[in-house]
Amino acid sequence: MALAYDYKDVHFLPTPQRGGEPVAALFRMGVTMAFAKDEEIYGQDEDADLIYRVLEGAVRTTRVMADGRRQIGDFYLAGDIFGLETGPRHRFAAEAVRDSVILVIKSSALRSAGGEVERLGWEATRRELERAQEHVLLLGRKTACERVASFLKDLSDKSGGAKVVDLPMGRQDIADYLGLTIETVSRMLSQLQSGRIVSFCATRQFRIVNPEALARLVDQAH
Amino acid sequence: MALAYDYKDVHFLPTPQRGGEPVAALFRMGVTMAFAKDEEIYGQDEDADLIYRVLEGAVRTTRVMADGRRQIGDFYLAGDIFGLETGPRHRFAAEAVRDSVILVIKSSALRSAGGEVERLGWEATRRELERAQEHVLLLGRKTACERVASFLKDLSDKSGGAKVVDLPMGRQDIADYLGLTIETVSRMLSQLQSGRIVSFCATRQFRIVNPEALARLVDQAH
DNA sequence: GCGGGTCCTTGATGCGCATCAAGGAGGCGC
DNA sequence: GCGCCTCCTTGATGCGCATCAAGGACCCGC
Repeated sequence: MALAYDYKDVHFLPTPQRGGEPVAALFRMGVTMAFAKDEEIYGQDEDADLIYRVLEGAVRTTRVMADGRRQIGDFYLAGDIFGLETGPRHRFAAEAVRDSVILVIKSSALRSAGGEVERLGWEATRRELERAQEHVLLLGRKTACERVASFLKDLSDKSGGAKVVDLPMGRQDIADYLGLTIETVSRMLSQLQSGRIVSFCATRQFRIVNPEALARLVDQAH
Repeated sequence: MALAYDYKDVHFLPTPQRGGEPVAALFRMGVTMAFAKDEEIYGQDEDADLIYRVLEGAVRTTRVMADGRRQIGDFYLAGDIFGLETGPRHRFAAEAVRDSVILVIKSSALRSAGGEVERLGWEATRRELERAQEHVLLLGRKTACERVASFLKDLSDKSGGAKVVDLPMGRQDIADYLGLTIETVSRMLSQLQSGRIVSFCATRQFRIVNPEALARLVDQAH
């Protein structure tokens, strides 16, 4: 998990060669930046003229209410694109969940790049919207247990079917994503574990023991 | 509230002339359709190759879980565009909240129409995403009272500052949008009224009596 | 190893909203 | 008007999750 770059000194580096995937062209024009754990990548209400891609680490988008209540919009892991989730200004801030390396490009460059690239931006926005809609269903109509189960399954799916999945974020972040408290998240995790549905080998690493039972908790949604 | 068209007989009509606004070009190619109250416009998991615009009436997007729990994604009033909120398939169904007239066009036509029109589709998707994110904050971190207050203010803002705002939807729809029960919605409305913040002249018509107090309930969010 | 920090878990209690239940208001056909 | 339906409101009770509180696990520097 050690960083390849020290973010204090080396904020601007040549873009690594990552050709071959369809978004490659889009990101040839960017620069890489490193961010320390909990460092802000952009702020709430800042101009939204850049878009971002996680190269290493993990990112959360957050919105804080006047009295301190916090909601996390989404998490982004290596390969994910973020920052285009808004109009002219960001509605959520973005922060590094842990030390991370981020590729940054001007979205105006993207808009003027023409057909193919522009369509990729739209597609990414649609995926964001789809995730936000799943999130709405989760927050509006799922129980605490279902929310935590959905979260673990989602993370597992993202990890491409790895046996052992690790949680890049702490319990408080999970709670603020799921609209719960840290204590409830902890209790539900214990409950899922004692029900032999998942198993934690470490605080931030788990395996899915009973995929069917997990799916049953999640897929109450048609 | 009477419909100009009978949906049984006249599903396809020439597109009305609505030039002058920027989306006009986009919608010249569509056809209009009429839908009765509670009629389905498209279903959950159907192909998403059309996009829609409300000409008259109101529309809700809904998602129903296996055990009947229902979440409303959003409401759309006259002038609003909907149906592009997804990938290849719709994640939510769309239904007429009351008798409505809808303009329908092929989204493939939109995609191949080139630069300007395509950008409009992207912009609309971004607005959808922005609303979904507000919805996430509301569902994740707001109290019942704040949710209802936010809903009324949002509706009032949409009505372009009209003195008297009407609610096209029933209490159950509001509840399913706000992640509450119908009883709680009703109680919060009564509470807001007895607190002299809003005033209901009819079950489905209200005025904002104390805009500052309403804003205070809503804008706890920075 | 040891101290002190952060993060996490577990238990006890309370509150906000759901649930259960009943009655009121408005709309529509006749 | 009158009956009947659907929709809405209000009250009583209960439960799920929040809150309050304490202690345990892990990590890091030394």
